[in-house]
Amino acid sequence: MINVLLVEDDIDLAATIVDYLDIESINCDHASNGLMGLELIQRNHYQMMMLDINMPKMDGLTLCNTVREKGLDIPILMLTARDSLENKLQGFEAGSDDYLVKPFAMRELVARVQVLAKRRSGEVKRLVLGDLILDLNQRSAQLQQRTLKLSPIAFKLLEVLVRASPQPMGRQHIMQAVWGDEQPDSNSLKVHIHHVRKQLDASKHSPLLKLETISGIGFAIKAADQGDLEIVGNKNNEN
Amino acid sequence: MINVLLVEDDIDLAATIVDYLDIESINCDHASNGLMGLELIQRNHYQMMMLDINMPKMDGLTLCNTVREKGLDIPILMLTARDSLENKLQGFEAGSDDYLVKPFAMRELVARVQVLAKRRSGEVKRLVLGDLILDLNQRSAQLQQRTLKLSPIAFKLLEVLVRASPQPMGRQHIMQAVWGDEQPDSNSLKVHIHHVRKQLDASKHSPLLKLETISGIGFAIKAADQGDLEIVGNKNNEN
DNA sequence: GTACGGGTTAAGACAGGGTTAACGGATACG
DNA sequence: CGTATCCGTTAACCCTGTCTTAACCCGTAC
Repeated sequence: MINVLLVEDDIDLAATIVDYLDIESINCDHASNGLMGLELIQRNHYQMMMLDINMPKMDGLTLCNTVREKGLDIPILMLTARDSLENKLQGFEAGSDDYLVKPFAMRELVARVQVLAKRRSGEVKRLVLGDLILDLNQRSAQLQQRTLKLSPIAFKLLEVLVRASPQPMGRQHIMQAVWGDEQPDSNSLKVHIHHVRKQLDASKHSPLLKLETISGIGFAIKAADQGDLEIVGNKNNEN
Repeated sequence: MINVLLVEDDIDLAATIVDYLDIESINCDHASNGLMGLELIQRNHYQMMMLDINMPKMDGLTLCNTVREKGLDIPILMLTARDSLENKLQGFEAGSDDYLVKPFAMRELVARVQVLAKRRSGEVKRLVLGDLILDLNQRSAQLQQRTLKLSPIAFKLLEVLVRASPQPMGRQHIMQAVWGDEQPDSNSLKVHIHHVRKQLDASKHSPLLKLETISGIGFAIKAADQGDLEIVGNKNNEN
């Protein structure tokens, strides 16, 4: 189930969008101003978010900037009547991923929402991280030619973490992504993390993959060589 | 350096685009038909690709489909004069990530290219000061390729100081920024400053970074030669 | 000398993560 | 119909990392 957030002060338009997305099996939460949106995005896990620009309390551009400042790189679609080039560039400058001008066709909105949402958590059949291969169709995970033995929840958990890699995910976000709305009220997550770690450590010869704990935040899975690549890239790069 | 591919049969338009991207430090290879594009994409590595739809040999939609079938999930931007809704939906259906209608402003093209290229390649929000890199997304701090071991508070403290650099920050301001309203009533700040200093000094080979004490005022972190804070990230670097 | 600002260090409290085992529900199979 | 197995949740327990606190050090200014 795709889960997205709409931040829009026009209640009628918002209702229309929510309804339309619902038909397409996309669950859409709604906030009517920027502050409320910021609140929701930090508490829940969304695949992407849509932002109106003109809004009371906090406008869309500011919210977009704030979200990026906080280091969240959730895909963002700007949704506004301002169609000048400067406005668009401003939107991209603030860190948005797409820009749709009102009035727009609902079907185009749906298409763009799906694209943005699925890029990170979509229909890609194989996820590769270091020497770990996740085959989503077969629900199989292979680490250095060894097939890991993972329960359904453990597999989902690993999938979620690999998708976010190398970024850490907050506990709440992980819970939401794995269990949805009916979450266990205990330390179940800890146990499953433990199971996943045990499986990853089974092929001990792989210091390549680390499921790290970010204290006070959550967890992150990283391929060891990624960090090095980034630094190397940094030298030649960063124009 | 960003590396992208353009598949377009209109030679003049292609040349214009290549030139324009070059100015923005984006290297752009060019193929004049679908088959050639397929060839190139399989031999080289690109951060994203732009596809014209109307082309001889193999049209853009077919190429897009083919690429997806091969399991390549490189971001694709459709580039075409067909602006009807049906055409757009067809484009998204084929697996593209964005759709830009001709004629378009070059600056908008550049913005969208950068967005598509950077999202995949893990370009994220970073604070850079001298040879220190703070990755807010990963919550990691690297100094000369060594990853610093920082507790949550120590990380926040360092972040606050780096953001203020090279300006000094008063004790009260720091406390407010790190702890908010519930501040410890002891010399806790001193201790955390000490921890941060210890981590910075660990790679002693860096005389580049100094966490200075401004007596009676507070603290300031500075890069030895260049006091300037460089921000790299979602925002397009416009140097 | 002493008062003060800052630096260093260690101890203790505590939260949070890690580990393990047991229970109950579901499913498959005999 | 009963048994075995798997899986997820829960809770109890242990252990590590983190933060605060306080004591002590040093230099300098008065």
